[in-house]
Amino acid sequence: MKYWLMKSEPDVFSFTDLKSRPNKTEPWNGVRNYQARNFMRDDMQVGDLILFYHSSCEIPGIAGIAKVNSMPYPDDTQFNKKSEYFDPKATIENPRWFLIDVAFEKDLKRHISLEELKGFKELSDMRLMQKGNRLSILPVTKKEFEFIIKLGQ
DNA sequence: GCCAACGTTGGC
DNA sequence: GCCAACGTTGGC
Repeated sequence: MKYWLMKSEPDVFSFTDLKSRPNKTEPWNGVRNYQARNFMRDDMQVGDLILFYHSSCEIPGIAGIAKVNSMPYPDDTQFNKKSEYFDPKATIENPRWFLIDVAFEKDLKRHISLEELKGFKELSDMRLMQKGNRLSILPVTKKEFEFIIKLGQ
């Protein structure tokens, strides 16, 4: 069992949007960064837990808990010429981009802001805290994950 | 809207 | 294979 943090802009797709999906699950398409892809393709396992993070919004922070809900498979949008995520170099035989499905796991009692997280020395090594970090998918340690869960209970 | 960080692209 | 130019991310 591994732990992750996945960023999403709430104006585009929020934790509430995930929870509102018919099966409370969503293909995490549109990732076009190799490191983030590799995490999904190579390291994630069904059942891994995810801190669902809201970025580029008024109060960036952890919005809820999700989970990895599928094995990795090719991101359909790379083959779709009409998609903003279309990749002319990807083929069905040799897909370049992979994703997993993300599903709602549980609510936290409150949103935990980035500002608050920054105040805990227990979390000072989190990659999220490091300046210039732009990766949309980050590994989280068990300790960090459990510490944050406690804050939200 | 600004700007630092940093990944990607493409000419050489 | 180097590296300048460019584009994107994301907090502020």
